[in-house]
Amino acid sequence: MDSGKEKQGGDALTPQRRAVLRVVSESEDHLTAAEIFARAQKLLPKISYATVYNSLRYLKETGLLREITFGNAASRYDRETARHDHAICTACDKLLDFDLAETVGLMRLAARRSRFKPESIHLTLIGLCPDCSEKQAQPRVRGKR
Amino acid sequence: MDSGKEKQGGDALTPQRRAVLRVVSESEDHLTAAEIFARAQKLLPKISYATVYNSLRYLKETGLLREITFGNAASRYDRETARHDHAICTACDKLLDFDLAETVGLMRLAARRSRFKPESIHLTLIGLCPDCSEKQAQPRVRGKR
DNA sequence: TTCACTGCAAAACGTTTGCAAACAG
DNA sequence: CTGTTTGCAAACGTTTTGCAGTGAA
Repeated sequence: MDSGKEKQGGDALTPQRRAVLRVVSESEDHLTAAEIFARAQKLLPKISYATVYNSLRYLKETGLLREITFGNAASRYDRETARHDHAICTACDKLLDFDLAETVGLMRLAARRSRFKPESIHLTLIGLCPDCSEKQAQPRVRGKR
Repeated sequence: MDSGKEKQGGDALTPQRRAVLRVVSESEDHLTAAEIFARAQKLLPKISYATVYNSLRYLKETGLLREITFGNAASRYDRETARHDHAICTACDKLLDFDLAETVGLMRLAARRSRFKPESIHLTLIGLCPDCSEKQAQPRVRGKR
């Protein structure tokens, strides 16, 4: 939104928060807090786990990144903040972002059916990613790989 | 659908497992493990928390009930085992089941787009339930327009 | 000074596991 | 007997919190 100073409480974007944001932004994958902590330590050796969590919360609240949860696994963090869908591989846990225009239409249908006032919609495809799917389709010698 | 006998190891449906299943089946809501434990204790005073979890896992694996996860909150358990969608209220945490025929179509689209081999699809509407929506729609005193 | 943020450790949560005793076949 | 399940407590992984210390306005 406004691009000037974020003077609403304190430092806003501290070095730690910047480091966390950078780690998430520069990763192709969707990292967990533990992974972010490990990488942030390379940038700021003294950063603590708690600060990583606090930073993630801050960045989430200010809309600079997004938290993805699935099942009881650790949360992952996504640099893509626009609405989108996810696919998760049941074999290797790979998480893929994609975007279907139709999902928003489904949100309206879902809202009508449930009578909820819609705010957002989460669509997650569960299945096998191309790599794992291929491996499984051609069972070779006793899972050696 | 699935066959009759569950003869794959031992007792299969023990009194504890039956009690847990009954608690979930008889509830209108989607209970957490803690709530299930509390109610199961009324049926079987000596049942332990661990047994509730073990039973839930067993019942989940045999398809007699279903686990619902959202965010970092505790899992809830659903007696409805057929595929369906969920709506969750951001104000009161109410969880509603519903079923949109269109969701399965979206699964195919999502699979094509992501190139995943689809297994299932999770659709969750986030928003305000009718009750909370109504409360919020009428700003009490303070007629700010 | 004030006030938010950091870092450390400990707590809090939900969930799982190790193990001995109980139980079914 | 063998194998499974139970109950208890302790362990686990993730996330949050309490609090003293730091640093910027």
